[in-house]
Amino acid sequence: MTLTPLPSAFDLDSQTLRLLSAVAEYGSITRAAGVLGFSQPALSQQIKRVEARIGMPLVTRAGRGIRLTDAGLVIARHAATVLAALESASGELADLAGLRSGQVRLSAFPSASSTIVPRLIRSMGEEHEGVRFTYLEAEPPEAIAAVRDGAIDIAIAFRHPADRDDPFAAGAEGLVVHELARDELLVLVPHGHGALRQPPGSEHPASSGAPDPAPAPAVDLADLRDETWIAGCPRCRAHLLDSCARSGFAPTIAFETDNFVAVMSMVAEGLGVALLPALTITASPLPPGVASAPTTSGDHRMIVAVTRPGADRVPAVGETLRILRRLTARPADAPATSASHPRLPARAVGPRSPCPRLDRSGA
Amino acid sequence: MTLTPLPSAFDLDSQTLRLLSAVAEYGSITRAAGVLGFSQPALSQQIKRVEARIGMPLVTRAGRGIRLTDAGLVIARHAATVLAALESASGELADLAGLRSGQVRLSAFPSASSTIVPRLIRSMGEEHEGVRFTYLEAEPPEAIAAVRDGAIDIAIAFRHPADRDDPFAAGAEGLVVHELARDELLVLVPHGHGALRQPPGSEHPASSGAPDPAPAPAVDLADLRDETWIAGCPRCRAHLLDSCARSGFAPTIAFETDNFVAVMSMVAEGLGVALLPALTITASPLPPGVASAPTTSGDHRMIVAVTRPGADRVPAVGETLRILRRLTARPADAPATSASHPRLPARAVGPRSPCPRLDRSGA
DNA sequence: CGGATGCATCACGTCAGGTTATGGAGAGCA
DNA sequence: TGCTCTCCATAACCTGACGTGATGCATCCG
Repeated sequence: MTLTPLPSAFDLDSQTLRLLSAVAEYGSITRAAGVLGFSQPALSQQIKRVEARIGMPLVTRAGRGIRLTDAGLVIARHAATVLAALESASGELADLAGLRSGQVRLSAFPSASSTIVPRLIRSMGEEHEGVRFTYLEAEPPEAIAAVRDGAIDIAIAFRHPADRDDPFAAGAEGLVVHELARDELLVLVPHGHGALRQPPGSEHPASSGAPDPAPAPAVDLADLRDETWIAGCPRCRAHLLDSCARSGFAPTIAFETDNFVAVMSMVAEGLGVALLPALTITASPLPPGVASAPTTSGDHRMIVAVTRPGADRVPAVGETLRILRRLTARPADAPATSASHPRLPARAVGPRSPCPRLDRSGA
Repeated sequence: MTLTPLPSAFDLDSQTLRLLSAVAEYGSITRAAGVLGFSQPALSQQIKRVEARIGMPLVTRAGRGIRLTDAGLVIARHAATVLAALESASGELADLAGLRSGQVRLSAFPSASSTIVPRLIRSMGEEHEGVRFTYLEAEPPEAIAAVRDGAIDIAIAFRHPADRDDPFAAGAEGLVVHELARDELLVLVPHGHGALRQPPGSEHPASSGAPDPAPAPAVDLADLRDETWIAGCPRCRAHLLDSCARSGFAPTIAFETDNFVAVMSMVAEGLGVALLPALTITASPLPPGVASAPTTSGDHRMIVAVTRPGADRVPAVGETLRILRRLTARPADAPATSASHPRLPARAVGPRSPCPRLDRSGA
């Protein structure tokens, strides 16, 4: 003969434990309510509601005050455990918010691997020791796909603003693109090449956000129309064709490689000329015998960070983006000079063979 | 430069943990919502609310589904601890509700100590092994005071229904009085006393809920007006005076003692006659040479249980009251006989000196 | 290229849970 | 004994948290 209704689930919640614990500690509903920050009736009827739910009294009046029943004591006794665990979780959340922990999954294209990325990670490490990074080198299309499906938090990528139908735009649909810096496209020619001796009146690009280790008078691409060209990876090749087209010619491309060090070497050997982003030259110094110069038409690409919308609300990710912007911003609004940026620590990240992965974007 | 708002308290609650835990486990808001028993939008916006409160995202979209962020993982990870503790508390509450644990603080007057109380505790022990008892022998006024200030859950007491201004009524103000049984007041006289030979037509009290080990023809108190009386404790003495007054005389009281065994011995020694509740005779058998008989006026006291209002909602207390009623009820509506009640186990509880405490109630 | 799946958003209703005001019981004190 | 202070219970009321169903959009799949 079971006379008890035996409610299948005594749905307790942390709030209930908090209340009972306070009542147990302070021995009075009024004082507990005060400590917990609300009025006495609130606590009083809250307790009454819980009693109704679990079907037994939690407190009984004793003289002017109250006493916890067995059930009330059970609840109060477990409160410590539960509240400690919640406190612990809270603490970890505070660590995340305070950048004392957290993780950022980063991806960037090859020439950023040895320039922007190590600087970024070092800066974050100096300011926020607890934040960990994972890094995956990947070409922009893959990196953006990884962001899209949540495998990567921040993709450092680039796009060619002149491109009409930028494959980038389609890939980044629904994602947030943070513009970081211009990266000038520099002509690479053998030292003493005739194109370098331009009339000095030729305009220099007004701004050069990306590292610009070899300031030189700008070169008109059209002067190189008859050269043999060395092209980079498929997307780079497309950009080359585009730039040349806007200068009115179609380049003769004799070599293609996605290894920009190889491109430089080829130029040094006199096999042809090339158009490389300034960042690649920052990443790997020009070999002797090769000179670089911006173009008169200001060819450049934009270096961007791509994230999911709202990703910057993850503290570690938001802070990483902030530092990333700071590192790639030109100081104040001073004109770009070779001193615009601190020297990159040479090869702080072990270099990997550039473009090790398939570029699936149609070129 | 702290850019994070660092909300001082990430007020988590168990519900949040439950939700995130389910989402982590099932990998999908929709499925988690299904398991938790509500709709997908409910869970979706609940998560959103928590995110707003703690200031960082807990989930991010990943393809068609979602992924937990670091913060979300932190919360989900702590869920096990918290939910286990809640489950444990729940289990203990279920034990209390299922009478597998719990405690009843009991108090009763002396002659119940060796009659009702041991039977009660034994019965509870047989049916509900986990329930523990504490027992304090006390006269009704003290016992009721103890109930009032929460030191005792159930006081087994008695009252004299004939009393006009029963001090009991005042003391039990605001408490619940459960009537348990009539306890006949029996006249104690030496064997062969003339009053015992009454005309057989004298009426016998219709009901005799309390133990009645020696059925005998009723005696008219008035026949004992010239006897020397032995009175009990102050309250018992008051009841004696009252009963005699209603029979039209004032008794000559030669001895007073709150020790009912002593009263019996005195009667056996021929020092006088007495009026004792039947229960005292059940508690301690009449010595040889003493006879007992009910009165023609049906003098009795009521044995009652007194609790705080709502105390029966404490499962162990409620069940104790239930068993107490069962033990003291006369079977069905059969007329009272000497076989009405099971024999009491003799002295299952070590006897204590009766009335060891001051009776503070004015008599 | 539909169809199925999963999340987000909207509009809306309900009730849990807060507030203030007030009443009654117990304890301390004159 | 009676006054007063303290503490809890209750009532009336209001707000917002949180549920629902309907709907839209993105993604994955055959």
